[in-house]
Amino acid sequence: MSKRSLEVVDDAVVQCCSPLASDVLTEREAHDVARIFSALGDPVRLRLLSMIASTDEACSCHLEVPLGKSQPTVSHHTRILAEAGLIVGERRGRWTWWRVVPERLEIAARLLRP
Amino acid sequence: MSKRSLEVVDDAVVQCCSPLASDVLTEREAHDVARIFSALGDPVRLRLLSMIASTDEACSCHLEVPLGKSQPTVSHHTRILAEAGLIVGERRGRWTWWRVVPERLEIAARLLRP
DNA sequence: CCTTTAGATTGACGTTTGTCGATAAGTATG
DNA sequence: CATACTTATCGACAAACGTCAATCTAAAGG
Repeated sequence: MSKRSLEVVDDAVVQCCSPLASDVLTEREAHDVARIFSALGDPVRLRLLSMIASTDEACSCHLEVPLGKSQPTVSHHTRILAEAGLIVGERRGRWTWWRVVPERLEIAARLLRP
Repeated sequence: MSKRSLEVVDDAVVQCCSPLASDVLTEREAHDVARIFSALGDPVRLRLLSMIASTDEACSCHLEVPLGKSQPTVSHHTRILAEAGLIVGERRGRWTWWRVVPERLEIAARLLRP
């Protein structure tokens, strides 16, 4: 991968899509949005995301213990959330601080609710 | 399984949950909602769902060709959507008619958007 | 420099997932 | 009943996934 994994990998679906009932999703739209939903489709990642969302900004060091998962596992999940564009990480000193990307959640929400 | 697969298997999360940022999800909440999101986390199922949502009621026979998937595959995906409670199927004559369950989509949407 | 610390990456593992051909189960019609 | 038809289920297989121990990278502080 040419980009750092902390950055958002997928910028393609910036304003996607109309609500589910409005139009049948194209294969490409479905593929892109599915990456958001499948990132949300794991219990550990959902808790991770809600922890980050609840504190505005969270450092990885605060996530490991309450999740009860190993450090590599937490790193793996933050990576997947980041690649789906749902969170971004900023490195400050030794720590990486994560925050959610509301616009990205909104893409998913808009699909589900008219 | 004791129930017919057409019926909704999981009724546990009827009014779940507060938005992501409000509270950290419990393991149980996360587990339950993750099943909804992971059902949404596949491109074929998203297109399937949008086809059903766009026509109010769709029979399986209408889904196979536009999806470009085999009949067992379509059946597999409708089953997963049904088990997540996102669609319900009613057998009328030879055909099964599927329709979406908006309340179920709303559970997911409410988590993503305040 | 060297040590310490936070986090990413690698490699391995068992499990789950998506897919389809073949087959079974349920329903209408002759 | 026999046949045709629609959908569900089974079995198999490759690919993807979640997990962690071990290792590597990058930054801070002596």
